[in-house]
Order: sequence, then C-alpha cells, then structure tokens
Amino acid sequence: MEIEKIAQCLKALGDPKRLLLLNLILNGTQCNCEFSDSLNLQPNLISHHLRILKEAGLVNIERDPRDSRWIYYTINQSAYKELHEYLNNFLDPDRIQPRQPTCGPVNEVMSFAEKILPKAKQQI
Amino acid sequence: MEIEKIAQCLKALGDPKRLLLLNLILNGTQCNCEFSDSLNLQPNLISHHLRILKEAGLVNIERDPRDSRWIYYTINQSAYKELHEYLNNFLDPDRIQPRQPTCGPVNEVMSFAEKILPKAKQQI
DNA sequence: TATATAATTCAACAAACATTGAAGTATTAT
DNA sequence: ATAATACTTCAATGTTTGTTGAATTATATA
Repeated sequence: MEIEKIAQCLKALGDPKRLLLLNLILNGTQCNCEFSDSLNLQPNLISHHLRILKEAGLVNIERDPRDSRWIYYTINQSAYKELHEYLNNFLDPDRIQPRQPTCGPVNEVMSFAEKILPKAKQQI
Repeated sequence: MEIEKIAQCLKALGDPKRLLLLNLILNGTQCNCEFSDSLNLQPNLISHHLRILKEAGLVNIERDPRDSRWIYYTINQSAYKELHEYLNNFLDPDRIQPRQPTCGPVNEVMSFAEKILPKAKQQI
C-alpha cells in the first residue's frame, strides 16, 4: 500500500462525522436513511461523506436486488484489513527511536567525542 | 480519547508529507533543516506541517539548551501510544458485523418472517 | 556592533472541503 | 399515468488548507 493511499484513507477518516458513519457501517447499519436518522444529517450530506469513504476504498456500494432504490454500504474487508495492519505497524510505539543528531550543537559535541574520545562515545 | 481528538490526529496524519515527516521523527531525525533536506521542502513549509502534528498532540517541541536557535521535535509517546491502541481496536476487522437490516425491502421480508414464521426466522 | 544562522510568522492566493437547498435519477406503489 | 420513495447530483456559499515568498524573532558568531 502506497503512502498516498494511506494518507487518503487517513484523510477520509479524519472527520468526526465520517468516523461515526464508518462505525455505524461496522455495526451493520447500512441505509442512507438510517445514517441520516442516527447522525441527524441530511441525506445528501450523508451521500457526500459516504462517497469520500468509498473513494478511499474503505466501503463498498451495493444496490438491493429486490428494490434498487435502496443502496447498501458495506466495509471493504480487504482494504480495511490492509489499512489496519499497515497502521498497526506504522504507529507501533516500539518504532520510536531516540534522537540521532546529525546536525546542531549536540552533534558538534558528538563529533568532538568522535575525534577525541572514541571509546567514551561508545558508552553514550 | 474523544472522537474529535481521534479525528484531529487522523486528519493530521492524512497527508503524505506529514506521514513522511512523522516517519523521520520516529527514526530519530529532528531538526527543521534535516526535514527540509530529506523531503525537499522549504523550511517554512516544514514548520507549517510540524505545527499541525504538534497541535494534534502527536509531537513535542524542545529547544536546544546549548543553542536555542535549534528546535527539536520528538514523538509525544503517551499520545502516540493512546492513538495506536485506539486505532488498533477501532480498525479491528473482527468488529465488522454482517448487515442488520432495520429498514428496506430485506427488512420487510424479515418482518414477514417475524409474524408468520417466528421459528423459521430464528434459523436465519 | 554587525552579520550569520535556525526557525517561525505573516500576507496572499488558489485549490479543496463541508454544508445547504434545489433539482435530478431510478424505481416502486397507487 | 401519477405520486411517492431512496438516494444522488448539481449549484452556490463560506471556510479551511497547502503553498509561496517576504518579513520577523531569537540566538550565536566575527
């Protein structure tokens, strides 16, 4: 998954209403009308936010075979799993490295240590 | 962590350049000048994006005690861990529920089953 | 004191975004 | 055929955002 795609997903999720919307879909809610009632938003605004989630690839769209006026949104499971795994790795706190100065005053001290006190530096 | 705060963090991360920036901080890089070199962006633009990450609470700012012209950005570990855990739960694919129709044509069938075939419905 | 350095802040702009109300599409019900 | 339903798309609005270049702050150096 490319970084632009990850950013697009995160941007799509970076809105409280869309987070609530996605949460409803996760819970099994699906119709625009239900979203509209739950979130107290106009149907066209729901459509707008759903499209952003869809364009990010997080949700699928499906029309009811009996009455195609009804549209059901579902989680795109593969994309969802991929995002989950990517973020779980990316945001892993174990990845946090201590500062590795390559410039600035601290680095000059390090350079000094490198020249004058090579063994002391190894202990730092 | 409130949903608005989560959304703010996700929004802050919803930009390729800020993802790269955060990745550099995670790896131990810190000075504006280094970010500027790595990402090929002007220092003031780096400042802009760093501020958005800071305002989301994801990074800390610290001035060099020897030469306070230099500013070091570091990961806000507690906020980072909290976000990691929250998203790991929120985006967990196991949370995905099957559709639970409460309206639409499918629901009418369910209502029919509820009235006429209560035992058959339990098998669905 | 004057100059250089590291980074931020300001002003300005076009592009993108959320929101609203109205119109449109496709389908079903009467 | 007409009306109702479920939802989308369009047009218009004000707001926010990313980007640029210039000005500014704060500190260190010559």
